Amino acid sequence: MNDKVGCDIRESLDKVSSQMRRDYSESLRELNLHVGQDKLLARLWIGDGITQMQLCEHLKCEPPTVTNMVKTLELNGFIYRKRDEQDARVMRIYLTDKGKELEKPVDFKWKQQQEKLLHSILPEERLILRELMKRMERNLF
Amino acid sequence: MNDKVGCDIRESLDKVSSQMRRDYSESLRELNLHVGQDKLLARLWIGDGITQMQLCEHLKCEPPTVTNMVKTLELNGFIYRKRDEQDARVMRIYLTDKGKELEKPVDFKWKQQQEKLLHSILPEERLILRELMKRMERNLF
DNA sequence: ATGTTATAGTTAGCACGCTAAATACATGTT
DNA sequence: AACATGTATTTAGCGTGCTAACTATAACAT
Repeated sequence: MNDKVGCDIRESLDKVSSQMRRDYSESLRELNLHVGQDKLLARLWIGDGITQMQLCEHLKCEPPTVTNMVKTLELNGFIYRKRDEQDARVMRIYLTDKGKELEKPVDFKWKQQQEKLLHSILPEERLILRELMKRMERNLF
Repeated sequence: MNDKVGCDIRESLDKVSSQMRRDYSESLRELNLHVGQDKLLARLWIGDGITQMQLCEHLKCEPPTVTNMVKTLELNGFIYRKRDEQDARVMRIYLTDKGKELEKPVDFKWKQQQEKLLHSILPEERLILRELMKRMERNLF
């Protein structure tokens, strides 16, 4: 019986998360962004000039993924790359003005998503939910 | 402040779900399956001979996605396709023996995942969590 | 100085999942 | 019978994300 409960949660998690992704993807299309690119930019909005390895670590993805994302984002004029002067192996990633401009609109879309997700969840419940999510997160990493 | 809480949950959801996906993907590799293919097969284990449109609806994805997945699964010998005799437009999808054999191993992997996800969540908490997840799910569809 | 090992990033190739546009067949209308 | 509309699937092309294998540079050891 507990097993059944577990099963439902795993499945729910998948459904909710993939539906959120679909929704968000559609929402970002107006900004000419693909889902995932916003997270890379979000890291740069905190501070740019970081290396691709740092992006990998932050995005929890593999180097080839970052290579490709960075290539596309550069092609679309959101970022540019510069070789590090000390270490010729590393590439440092910087925001263009076009990339900087997206911060507010993306933040708005993200907040819209939050609201949609938690629409039917009361404040007290949100606290519990956050606790449980955080615990699951810690469990996995 | 509520806003901050919402933000955390949305972000946690993403992290947990993508880490689960990564884990599961690795786990399925031993069975020569990619993540996503298991869900298509799972629908066929309930009953095969269904159409691609029915698969679309069940998997909540678009027709081209199903076309490609079905193509790969057929190439790898897990399923086969047969044109419907009444309606020459529709393709009906059937399991091969190789496809049928995967039911138990995949079920096992899935249960492993559940356990990993809910490891630190107590039974009472699981009930609450399920309730909240279900409510979010209903919210989105 | 030379050879080994480690690190940063790229390339090739694959699967998922999408949109836009095409094809093929079915059904309804005139 | 001919035409329009609708439905099921496919093709082309793109982005995310992966693994395996490669290149280029750096750092360390003999």
